[in-house]
Amino acid sequence: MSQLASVNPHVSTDCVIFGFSQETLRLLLIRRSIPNKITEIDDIHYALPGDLVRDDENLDEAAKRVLAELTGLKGIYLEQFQAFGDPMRVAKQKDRSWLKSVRQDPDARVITVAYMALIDSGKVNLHPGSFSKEAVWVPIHEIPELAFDHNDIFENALNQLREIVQIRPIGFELLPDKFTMSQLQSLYETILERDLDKRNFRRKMLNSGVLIPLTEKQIGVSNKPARYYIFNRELVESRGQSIMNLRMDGSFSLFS
Amino acid sequence: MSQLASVNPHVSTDCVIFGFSQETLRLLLIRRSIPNKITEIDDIHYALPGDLVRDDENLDEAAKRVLAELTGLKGIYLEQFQAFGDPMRVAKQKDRSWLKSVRQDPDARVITVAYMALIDSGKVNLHPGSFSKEAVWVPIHEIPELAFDHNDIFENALNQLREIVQIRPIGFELLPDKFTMSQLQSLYETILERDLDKRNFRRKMLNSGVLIPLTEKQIGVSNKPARYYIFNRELVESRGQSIMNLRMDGSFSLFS
DNA sequence: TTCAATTAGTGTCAAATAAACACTAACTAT
DNA sequence: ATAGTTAGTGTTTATTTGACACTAATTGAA
Repeated sequence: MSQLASVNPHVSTDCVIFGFSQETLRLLLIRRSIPNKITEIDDIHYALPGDLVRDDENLDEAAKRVLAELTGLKGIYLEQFQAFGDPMRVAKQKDRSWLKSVRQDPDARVITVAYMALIDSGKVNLHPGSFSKEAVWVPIHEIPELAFDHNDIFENALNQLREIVQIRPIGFELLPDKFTMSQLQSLYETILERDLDKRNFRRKMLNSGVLIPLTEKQIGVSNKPARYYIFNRELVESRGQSIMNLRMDGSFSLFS
Repeated sequence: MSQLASVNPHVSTDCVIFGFSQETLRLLLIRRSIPNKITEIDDIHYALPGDLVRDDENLDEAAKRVLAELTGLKGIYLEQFQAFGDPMRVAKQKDRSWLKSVRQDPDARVITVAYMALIDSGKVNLHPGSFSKEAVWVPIHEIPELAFDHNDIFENALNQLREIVQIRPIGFELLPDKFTMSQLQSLYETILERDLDKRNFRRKMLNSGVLIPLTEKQIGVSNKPARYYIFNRELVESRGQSIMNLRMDGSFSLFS
């Protein structure tokens, strides 16, 4: 029973993995060097991490596997957000030659199920370069041309992220376990690309109940040390994936 | 070039088609009679409408095709909402025997991309029974056991619908072009399964700007005739798929 | 040891929105 | 004429939002 026999050549998952460091939202991309016989200079090729789905795993498991292989981490925030299946999505010449080098069935039409992952980039230890293939964090405003329709997938993920951070309490997933209110605000400002009022932000976050304040404070900073908070995961999970929202009590209502 | 050669045996779309009639939210299901050699009574088999994706169409097109073949309608509201790919999703015995009778490759693992459609059920003219296969509107609280993982898909769609009607102005898609405020309210009450305050509902809808009042009123009703409204599609589309929301001016904001 | 620099942390007021609530208007059928 | 039915309308109160500026705590440099 070969490994290759157990994958579905028509379905893949790709992961749009967001991280946050140095006040910048970043994407974890795969960078490949591909020998080019004509120029004799390697082509550099960026892509979203992804893989074909195996016959014995479901879509979520496939995405988790991709994520775990790349980062060594489990249990990180992962959400399916869209399937992409344009017939021409694997038709670019550059992509085709790469496919021929790695796929048993390089001409197969491949539908991909895209996932969004949010990750504390400080937790990631990038296995540096299993030769010709390495993972790099790239600021979202410096994303190069990617393989296949991955630029399109990324744009969709980013839009989705901007909507859902306003609806569900997921910003935390991008921060360390302990974080300060200012870090959280800075994260939101980065994602939404606009300034937020400090006092209103704090009030809203605290009243929403999703933050648990610690007594611990920053040490060694050359200014007033900030209090640390942790994310109230139980509360949020007990609400289901209910809408974190606009109402101070965490409820949501369009109508009375 | 055969028809069969041009489908992807590993990817399908299924459509969760919602309609609204007689104050009830309904689903459009396929009902098949399958001869049972043992009992000699046909097995009845319900399923979401769906089909394999063809090699020359993208996922949206496949879903539109399924919808058009079933209802004769084009341009109806359709939204991809989730891909389902559990390895065991096509493994039930009952489903397998059906697959064997219609699929070239009945053992293929099939991932399905599920779509949600919202439709004015009054516009649908169900092509009555191309023998052994017919479409029926079933109230959402009377959904029988469905094929494959279709019950699961339906539940997901219903939850999704309940969330998005509160965020985006899509209720209209389930009503005739012209509708009264009471019809609209009744629709929302049905979807959300709770009563809404009439005056607050009207105020909110009118202030949101998504309704255009007509001078035309009901005729022939034995009570005060209600004014008709139409949906301001241009306004909503010009806002992008922006969040219809909580704010009277149609804007949305979690933070100041 | 003082002070300059830096970031943390706090409260109030006005404007907007939400929620609760009951009666009159217009039509048909009897 | 009237009974029955659904449409349509405003006000008041409570809650939430948004705008806004100063003091507190720490480090590092003078």
